Amino acid sequence: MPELPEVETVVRSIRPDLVGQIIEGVWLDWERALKTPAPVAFVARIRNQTIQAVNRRAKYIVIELSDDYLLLHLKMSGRLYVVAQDAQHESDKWVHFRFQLGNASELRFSDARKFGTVHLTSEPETILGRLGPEPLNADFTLADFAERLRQRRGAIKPLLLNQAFLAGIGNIYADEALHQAHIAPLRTAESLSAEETEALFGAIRGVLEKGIERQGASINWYRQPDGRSGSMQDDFWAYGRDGQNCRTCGGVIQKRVVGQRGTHFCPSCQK
DNA sequence: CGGACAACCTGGCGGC
DNA sequence: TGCCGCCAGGTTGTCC
Repeated sequence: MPELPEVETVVRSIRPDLVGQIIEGVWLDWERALKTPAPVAFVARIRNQTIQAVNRRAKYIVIELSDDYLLLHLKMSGRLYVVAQDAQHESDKWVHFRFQLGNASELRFSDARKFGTVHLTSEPETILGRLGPEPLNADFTLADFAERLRQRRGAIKPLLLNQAFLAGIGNIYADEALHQAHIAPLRTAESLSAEETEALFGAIRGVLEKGIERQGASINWYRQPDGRSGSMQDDFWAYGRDGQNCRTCGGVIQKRVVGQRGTHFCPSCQK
């Protein structure tokens, strides 16, 4: 589900409800999502810590506490939102974590497929340290991108999905960026010309920024914390459009498996 | 390093 | 309607 724009949307939405709040208690019913520490220690340790900041790194939601960092990953179907503690619980049967806050509200982590993860650690870099650069950061330049590409071989699409190469891109935005840059998903990294590299760099930023503007893409599970859908799905040019006419050249969008992922592209204008 | 595949889970959808 | 197989926005570990 959530890629960089969706996670960024979630973070921006819940931040004002969380910063400054004290975590008074935690309820959970899916221990396997908790990667560290063990449940008993987790509950004891997080209790009474104050939320200092809420940020995003790649697809992780990074909640800075008084003494630790709470890292949440939504994976395919995770949702995160803040509601009153007495708000209807039955309307969402996939809530697996509830963080009770000092003002009678609570942060809920809902996850139908149970792929999501939770870490509580004083050393977030042990988890975040292997991630590649943030594509939207101003200090990540075209030269940086070109240099990183130069060190790689293999198909470009799986490379864009590799979080150690670039952080935050997922299947939708990889397909959209490659389409906008007119690059076929099976092209190898080393085959990209300087012009293509620049086009891809700009396309990655363009689609991610558009995704944030549109508050994410709601296809299946993703919703904004307030329950509304994002609208990026109304601006897809490649993803999910197999069989339809290409909005760029009028050709027919194809779908194939590349790197074990469904991949949508236009054979006539992505070369 | 790169590619292929299995695992982790559940729900939604198309087909029969 | 009911059942079945397939697909899904992600990541990680294993094997070649």
